[in-house]
Amino acid sequence: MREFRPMPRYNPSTVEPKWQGFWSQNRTFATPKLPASDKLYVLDMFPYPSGAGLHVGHPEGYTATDIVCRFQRMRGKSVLHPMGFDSFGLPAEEYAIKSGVPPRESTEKNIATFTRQLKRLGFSYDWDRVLATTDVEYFRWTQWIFLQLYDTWYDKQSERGRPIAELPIPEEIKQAGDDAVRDYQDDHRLAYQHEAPVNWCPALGTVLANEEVKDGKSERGGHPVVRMPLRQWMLRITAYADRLERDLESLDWSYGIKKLQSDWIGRSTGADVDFFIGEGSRGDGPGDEGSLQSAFEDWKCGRASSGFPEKPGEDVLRIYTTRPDTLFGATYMVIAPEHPFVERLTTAEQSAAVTKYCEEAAHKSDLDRTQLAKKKTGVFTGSYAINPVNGEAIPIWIADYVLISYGTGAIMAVPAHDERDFEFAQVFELPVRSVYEVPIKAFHGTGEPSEDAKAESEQFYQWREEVYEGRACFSGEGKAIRSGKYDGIETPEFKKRIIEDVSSEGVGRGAVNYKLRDWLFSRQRFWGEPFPILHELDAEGKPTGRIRAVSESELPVNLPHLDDFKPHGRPEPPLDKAPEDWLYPVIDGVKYKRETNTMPQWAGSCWYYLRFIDPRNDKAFVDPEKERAWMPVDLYIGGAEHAVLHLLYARFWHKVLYDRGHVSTIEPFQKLVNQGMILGEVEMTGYQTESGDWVSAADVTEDDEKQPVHKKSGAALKSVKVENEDAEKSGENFVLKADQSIRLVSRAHKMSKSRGNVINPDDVIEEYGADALRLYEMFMGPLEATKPWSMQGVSGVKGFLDRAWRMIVETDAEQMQLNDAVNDIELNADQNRVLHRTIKAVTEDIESLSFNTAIARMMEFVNFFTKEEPRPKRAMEQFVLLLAPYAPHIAEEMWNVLGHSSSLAYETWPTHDEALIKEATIEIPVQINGKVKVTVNVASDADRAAMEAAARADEKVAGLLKNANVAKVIVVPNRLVNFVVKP
RNA sequence: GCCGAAGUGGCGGAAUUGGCAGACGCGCUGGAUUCAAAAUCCAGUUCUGGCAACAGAGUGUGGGUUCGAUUCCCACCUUCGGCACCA
Repeated sequence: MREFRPMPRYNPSTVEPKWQGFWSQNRTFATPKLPASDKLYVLDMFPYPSGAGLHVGHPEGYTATDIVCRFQRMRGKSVLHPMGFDSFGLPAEEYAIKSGVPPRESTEKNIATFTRQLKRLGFSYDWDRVLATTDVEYFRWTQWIFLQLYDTWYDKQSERGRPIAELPIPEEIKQAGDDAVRDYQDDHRLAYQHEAPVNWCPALGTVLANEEVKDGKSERGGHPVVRMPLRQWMLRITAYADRLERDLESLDWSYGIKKLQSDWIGRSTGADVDFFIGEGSRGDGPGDEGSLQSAFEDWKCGRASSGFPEKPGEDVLRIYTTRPDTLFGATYMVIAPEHPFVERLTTAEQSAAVTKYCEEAAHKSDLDRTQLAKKKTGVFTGSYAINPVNGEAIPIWIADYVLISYGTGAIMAVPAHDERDFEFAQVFELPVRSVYEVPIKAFHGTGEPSEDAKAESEQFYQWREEVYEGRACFSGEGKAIRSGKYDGIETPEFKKRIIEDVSSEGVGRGAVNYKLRDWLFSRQRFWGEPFPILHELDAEGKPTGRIRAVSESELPVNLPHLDDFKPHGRPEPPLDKAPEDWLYPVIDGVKYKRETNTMPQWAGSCWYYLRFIDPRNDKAFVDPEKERAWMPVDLYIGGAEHAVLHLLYARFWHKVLYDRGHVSTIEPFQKLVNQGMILGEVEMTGYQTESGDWVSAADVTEDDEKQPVHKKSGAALKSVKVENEDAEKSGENFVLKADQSIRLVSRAHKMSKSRGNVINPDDVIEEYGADALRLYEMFMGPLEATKPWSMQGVSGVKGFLDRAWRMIVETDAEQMQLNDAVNDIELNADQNRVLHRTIKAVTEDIESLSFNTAIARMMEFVNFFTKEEPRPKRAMEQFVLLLAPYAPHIAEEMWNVLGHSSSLAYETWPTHDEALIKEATIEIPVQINGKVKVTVNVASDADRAAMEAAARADEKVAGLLKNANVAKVIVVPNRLVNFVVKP
C-alpha cells in the first residue's frame, strides 16, 4: 500500500475524496426545513438512472447549478439544491425482460452507481432529500395527485379546476337517475377514460402519447406505431391550453423555448361556421338545387331568430376556419374519413368508392399518412352543402388531409388561398376562385432595380395573373374582391366584420382551437405507477362500467410481485397477470378489479420539485408552509429535449394543484435555462471508394439512408477517419496533405456507442480530477451552446489548477505548507486593480451564467500573481473564494493551507471596490477616417479637449494632419479620438 | 415547407447602449532547464508581402446606414435543432 501523507503537489485523487468526506460528515449542505434568509431554489432536471451510468452531458448542467448554489450560499442566501432519480420507465423493464433481473433491483443498482458518480463530482446537494420516483413513499403521492385530477373538473366560466362535487348537474341529467349523473361527472373529470384511436406500438407492447411518436415511429426505439381504437385514461390538458399559453409570458425562459411550447399548444383563432346540408345524401347539386335551396332559406330564417346553437344539429356541417374572410372563395368542402356524417352524406352511387376510401384511411398508420403526404387523395360523397354567406351549393368531399381530431373534422376548402386545398383541387380538377387582390410587392433598396430585380418583378406579375385565373395559390392577406359587400376591405378588418355578421345571423361565431390534444396517460407496461382506480364487477365477474377511486387512506397502491411482465403484443397490460388478491379487492362486499394500466414515465417528473421541499412527509405530498416558503423554483437547468413534454406536463399538473389550493404559485419554474449538447471530439473524415481511392467531399452526397454515395455515379462510399496531421487547410476547406484535391469534412458528432466517441466522466476524473472536469465543462463555451469535447482542453484547465496550486502551496516542501512567496503584506495599486477587476468580473459573470468568461478572468489573475513576489496573502484568500464554486475541492484544500480550519462554503463572498479598479492613465486609439494610426496615453479623467490635444501632440498624428483638411474631430471620452479628413 | 439558434485565427471561444477584432485556453514554432524525457518557465503565433520598420486585407456572401459596423437595416447562402397536412 502506498504511504499516505500530505502531498505538496496538487493531487486531486487525495484532495477530492477528503473534502467529499468532510462535506458528507459535517452535513455541510443540509438545508433547513424553512429558509433562514432569502431563499433560492435551484433545480437540476433529475436523471433517468440508466445502466450506462452518468455521461458527460449530466455534469454540464449540474456544475452550472452547483456554481450558482455555492456562490449564493456565500452571499448569504438559503439555498435549496436537491437531487433525485426519475427511475420508472421502459429501459429498466426492457433490461428486465432480457436479463431476468427484476426492474426494482436493476433500478436500485443504477441509482447507487449514479449516486456514487454524482458524489465524486462534489456537487453540493442536500443528500438528505434524495428521492426516486420509484420509491413507494414517493409514488404514493403521485397516485394522490392523480386522484386530485380525477376529482377535478374545469369550470370554463371561472377558468379554473374545481372539485367534481361542485359540478352543476343539468336538470334533465338529474332526472335520468344516478347512473346518468355519474356518467355526466365522469365526462367532465380532468382524468377520464376514453375510447379513441391511439398510437399502439406492438414492439413495445404499449400505447404512446402523440408526443412520443415521431414520423410514425416510437421516439424510444424507433418501432413502428399503428393507430387502433382502445379505451385509455386521458388527462384533460386541453382545458388548460389557454392558461398554459398565456402564463408563458410571466416566465424568464428563452424566447425559443417559449415559442416551442406555444407552437405545441398551437392556439389559433377564427370562426365556426355552419353549412346547411338539409337531410343529407340527396345529391342536391347544381343540377337539382330546388329543394335544398328552399330548405336553406327556411333554415337561415330560423337561425336568424334562434341564434347559433352550442352543438350543431343534423342538418348542418360545422366547420372551423382561421380565414372566415375567404368564405366567398369556398368551392368545395372536405370532411375527415372518420367524420360521423360520412354515411349520411354518401349517395348510393358514391357508396362503394367512399367505403373503400375510408377503409384504406383507417388502416393507414401515421407513418403512411405522412409519407404519402406528397399527393392528396380523396373521394366525392355525392352530396352538397350550402355556403351560408352566398347561398351557393358546393360539393362535399372526403379526404385524409383533414384530421378528425382537430377543429370539427370538417373544413370549407378555399383552393385559391390555401396551399393544401389548392393541391387537392388540382388533383380532382375542382374550381378555384380567388377572392383577394394580390398586393404588389414593395422593392427593397434604392435607385434603379437591377436586372435580377426586373426579372423577379416580371415573374411576380405572371404569378399574380395565375392566381386571378385560378392556376396558382395566394395564402397571404390583402384587399377583398368578389366578396359582395366586403369588397375592398383589408383582411384583418374583413375577419372582424364577417365574424360579427355571421354571428348576428346565427350561422357562425368566433372560435378558438388548439393543436394540443388531451394527454394519453395510460401505458400497458409493468414498471410504472399503478392507477389508484378500481373497476366494479357484477356477480358474474363482469365489469359493470362503474369505477371507484381508491381512497386516500388506502394509498399507496404498490406494484405486485410479477414473475412475467413481458409484453405479448396484445393490449392487455402485464398487470392482468397479477396475483388474485392484488387484482381483485373486495370492498363492502363488492368485488372490484384493479386498473391494470400504469402511468407513463412523465408522471413522476411532473411534481418531484415539490416533493424535494418536504421529502419525508407522510401526511401530505408537501407541507403548505414549506411549499409557500420555497416555491417557485428560481432556476431550473436541463436539456432542451424536455422543452416541450416534461415542462408542459409539469406546468399542467402544477396549475391543477394550484386551482385545488395545494400550491401557492401559478407556475413552477420561474427561470429556465437549457444547456447545450456536448458532442464528441472533432473528427476529420474523408471518403473512399470500395477499392480505396479517395473521393473529394465536394463529390459526395447522401442517399436515402444517409449513407455517403458518389454524387455522379451514385456508388457507395466509405467514410474514413483521417488523422489531423494528414490534413491541412486550403482556403475554406480541409484537404488531404498527400492530395490537395481531396476535400475532407471536419465535424464533431453526437456521442454514441456505435461511433465510439463517448467520453466517460469516471475516466476523466481518474486522470484529471473532478475539479478539472467541472472547470472544463464550464470553460468549453456558453452554457446554452452545442460544443465539441476536447481532451486537450481538459488538460489545459488542469494546468490552470496546477498553477493556481503552486501560486499558493509550497511544492518543494515535504509537508503541506504555504508557498514562501505568500506573505501578510498590503496589496500595491496594480495588485489591487487586478484583484478587484477579477472579483467584479467573476461575480457579474456568475450572475449572468457566463461561466466561461469568469474562468478566463481567474486565469488572468493567476497569470498575473504567479509573477508577483512576494504575494499578498489576502489576495490569495480572495482568489480561493472566487474559485470555490467552480473547483470546490482544491479551493477547500488551499483555504486550509492558507490557515483556515473549517470549510469555506459559508465564507463571505468577496466584493470589489470600483475606486481601486480605476487607472490613472488609459491608452486610447487615435483614428484618421476611422482607421487606427497610433495609441496615446491620456489621464483617465481627461475631457474632450485634453484628449484631442493629446492626440494632436503625437508626432505621427501631427505629421499625418500637417497638410490635411480636418473636417471634423470625434472624441469619445475614455474611448477614442477620430479625425475626419477630407481630401 | 415552417419555426428557432448559430456562422469570428489551425481549434474551442472573447468582444454588441456601434468605438483598438481575436481576451482566455488548446495547438503550433523557437528558446531555457535536463544525461534524456516528462513536467515547468520564457518568447512568438489572424492572413498576405517584407530581414525589419511597416503596408494592405480581414468577423458566412452581397448591398445599405454611419466619422466609425462582428454589433444596426435589407436580401441571400450554409450548418445545427425542432415541427411537419392543425384548415
